[in-house]
Amino acid sequence: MIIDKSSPIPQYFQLQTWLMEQIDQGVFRPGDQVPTEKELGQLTGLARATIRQAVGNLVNIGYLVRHRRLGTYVLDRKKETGRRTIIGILIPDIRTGYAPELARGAEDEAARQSHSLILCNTDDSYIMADRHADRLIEAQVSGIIFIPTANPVKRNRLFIEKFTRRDIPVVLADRTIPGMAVDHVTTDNFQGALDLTSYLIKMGHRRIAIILNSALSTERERLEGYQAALAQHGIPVDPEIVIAQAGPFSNEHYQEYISSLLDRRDRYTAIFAGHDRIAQLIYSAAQELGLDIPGDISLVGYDDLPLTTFSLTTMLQPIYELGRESLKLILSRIRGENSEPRRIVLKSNLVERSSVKALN
Amino acid sequence: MIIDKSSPIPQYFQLQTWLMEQIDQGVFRPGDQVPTEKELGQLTGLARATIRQAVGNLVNIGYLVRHRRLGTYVLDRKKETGRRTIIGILIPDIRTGYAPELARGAEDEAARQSHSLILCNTDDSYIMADRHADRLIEAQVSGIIFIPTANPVKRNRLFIEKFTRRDIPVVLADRTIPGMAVDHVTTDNFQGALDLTSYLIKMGHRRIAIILNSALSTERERLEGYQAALAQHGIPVDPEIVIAQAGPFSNEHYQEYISSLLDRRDRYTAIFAGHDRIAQLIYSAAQELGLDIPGDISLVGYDDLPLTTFSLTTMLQPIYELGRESLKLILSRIRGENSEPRRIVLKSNLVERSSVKALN
DNA sequence: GCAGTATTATTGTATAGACAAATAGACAAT
DNA sequence: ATTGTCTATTTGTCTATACAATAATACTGC
Repeated sequence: MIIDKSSPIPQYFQLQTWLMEQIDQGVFRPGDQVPTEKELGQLTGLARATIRQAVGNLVNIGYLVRHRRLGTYVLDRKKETGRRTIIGILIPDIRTGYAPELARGAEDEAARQSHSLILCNTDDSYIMADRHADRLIEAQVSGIIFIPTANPVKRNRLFIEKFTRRDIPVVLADRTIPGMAVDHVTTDNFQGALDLTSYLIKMGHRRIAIILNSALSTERERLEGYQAALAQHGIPVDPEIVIAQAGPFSNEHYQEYISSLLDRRDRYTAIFAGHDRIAQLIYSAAQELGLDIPGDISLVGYDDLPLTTFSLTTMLQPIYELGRESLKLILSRIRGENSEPRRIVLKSNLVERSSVKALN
Repeated sequence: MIIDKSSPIPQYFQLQTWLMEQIDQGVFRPGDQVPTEKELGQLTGLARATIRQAVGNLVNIGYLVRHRRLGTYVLDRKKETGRRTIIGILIPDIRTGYAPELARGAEDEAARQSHSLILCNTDDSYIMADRHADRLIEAQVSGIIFIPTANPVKRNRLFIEKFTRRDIPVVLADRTIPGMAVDHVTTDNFQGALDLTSYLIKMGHRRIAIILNSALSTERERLEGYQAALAQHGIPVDPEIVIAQAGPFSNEHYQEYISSLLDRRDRYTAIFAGHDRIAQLIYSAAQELGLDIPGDISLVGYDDLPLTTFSLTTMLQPIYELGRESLKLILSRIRGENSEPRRIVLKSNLVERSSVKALN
C-alpha cells in the first residue's frame, strides 16, 4: 500500500513523495499522464481533496501540469525549453584578458535563444567561486559555464560536483581539468603552440625561451606543443630557459621571472610568452633595459588581445566563438541530450606582426 | 461586501485579489497580521477551505506567511532581503569602453550582498534593450541598472516604463534621461569638462575645438562645461570647431568628423575629445597626416580608459565606484525605501599626462 | 461532408464539518 | 528560578459531497 495511515507523516505528503519517486525513477516519464484524481483515490483510499493537495504541490514546484478534462501529466522539460532559463558564467575577471570577448559571445547566443546569463567573477580563486556557487544554485540556474580557477584540480572538481549533484550541467570553457569527464570547449593549444614554435624555428631561431603559468591547463598544453616542435626539429630543450611556474601569478611575481629570464639572454634569441599579458610585461621590462624587440630579442605571445602598445606576433584565439559554443553546448545539455561528455576544439591562427626578427 | 457570489470570477480568487489590494494599498502593512481564517469566514461568508485556497496562493507567491497558532502575516520584505535577488544590468557592450570596469564594480557589490547580476548588451540600441527587457521580466529580476541607449528620450522612457509598471525599480548609470524622475548615478560631467577646459586655457590655449556625441546626456553635459569654461574666461565659442553630432557613431562616421576637423586646424590649438575612444581615433588620424601630438595639436580626452597607445591627458572617471553605487542604490530601492528619486554624483579627477603643450 | 449538439470524463470551485499539531501564556510543581 | 502541565487559539490535515467548466468524442440533422 502507498499510504501509511498510522504514520505521523501527513498523508498528502506521503502521496506527494510517492509520486515524485515514481517520476524520478522513470515509472511516470516526462509527457506521460499520471493516474486521474479518481484513480489515485481508488489506489490510496484518500479523499479527493487530499489528493488534490498533493498534486497541487507538485504542480507548484514544477513536477506536474494539470489540464481540465484531459488529466494530469508529468511536465516535459524538453518541450518547455522554450521556457527561458538562466545560465551562470564564471570567469576570472570581466575586466581582463579575453573575458569580455568570451562573455559577449556567450551573452549574444543566450539572448538569441531567449536565455539569460548571470555573470560571476572568480579572480581565479576557488573561494570566490564557491561563494558564487551557492548563490547560483539558489537562483535556480539551469547550467554553468565555468573557466576553471588557477587552483588544484581537487578544488575545481569539488566545485563542479556541487552542481552535478543537483543535476545542473557544467561546461568548461577554455581551460580543462585533467581526469574529469565534463563537457568542454577549448582551442587547440597544443597545435597552436607547435605552430608558433615552428614559426620561430622557420625564422631561424633555435634557442627559444618560454615562460608561462603551469597552473592553467591551456598553458601546460602550450608547453607540450613547444616541446613537440623542438623535438620535431631535433632541438634539445634547455631547462634553464623554460620557466613554467604554478605559483601565484601577480604582476610582481611575473616581473621577477621575467627579469631572471632577461639576465640569461645569452642563452636564447627568442621568447615564447605563455599569453599576451606576459608578452606585454616582457616588452616593458626589455624597454627599461634598453633592449629592442625584435632587434635584440624576438618575442611571440598567445591570445591576440587588443594590445596597442606594440606590434606583437601572436596566436589568435577565436574567443567570441568560444563563448558562443560554450553556451550552445550547455543548452544542448540542459535540453537533456544524455550522451557522453563532448569536447569541442576550435582552431587558432597565427597572426604575423613585427616582433620576430628573421635570423636566416 | 467583499465577495460577489453571482460573479463568474471564482470566490477564492476574489478574496485573493482583495487581500492583495489591501496589502498593496497599505491597509495591511508588512509584518501586520491579517484576519484569521475564522474572521475572514465571518467577513466574507465563505467556507474555510475556500479561504485557505486564497490565502494559500498568496503564501505561494510570497505575499503572506502563515504560522501555526499565531495567525497569518503580511510578508515583511525588509526582514527578508536576505532573500537573494537578481538584478539586470544593461550596458552597451561588455567589450568596450568602461563597461567591464562598471560591470565588475556592480558584480562585486552584488556578490558581497549575495545577489546576482544578469548581464545584457544593448549595443546602444533600443531594439536590443527591449528584447532583453521581456526576458528580464520573465526571469523575475528585482531591479534594473540601465545605461540609457543612444536613442531618443522617448525610447528610453518606454523601456523604463516597462519595468516601473511592474514595480521593478530602475537605476540609471552614467547617462541620464532628461525630464525623467528616476534614480541615477553619474559623474559630474559638467564640472569635469569645465575643469578640463580651464586646464587647457591655463596652459595657454584659447582656441579649443571639441568633438562629441550629443546623443548621450553625459557628453551634452560636457559640452555645457566646455562652454561655461570659455565664458568664464571671456572666450567666444567658435561654432566651426564645435562638432556635436547626435548621429550614428560608427568608427567611419567618427573618422569623417575628425578629418573635417583636422582640415580646419588653423582655427584651434587644442582638441577636447568627448571621450577617450574619440581621442584615440584623433591620435591615429593625426599620425597618418604626420601631425605630432602635442607638438602640433594638444589633445585631451575623457574617461581614462586603459589606453596604451599614447600618453593622454584625460579626466579619470571612478567607473568601478559608479557600478558599485548603482548596485547599492538599486538594492535600497528594492528594499522599498519609498522616497524621492535620488541622484548620486561622483567626482572625476584630471590626470595630467603628456598630450598637452604649454603655450605660455 | 459538415456544422451543430449531446455525452462524458476530468479537473476546477465550493461547502460543511472534524480532528491534529503547535504554541503563547497562565499556572502549578519542583 | 526552572521545569512541567494545562488551556485556548490558530493553522494543518482530512473526509464527504456537490456542481461548474472544459474539451475530446460520438452522434444528429441537414
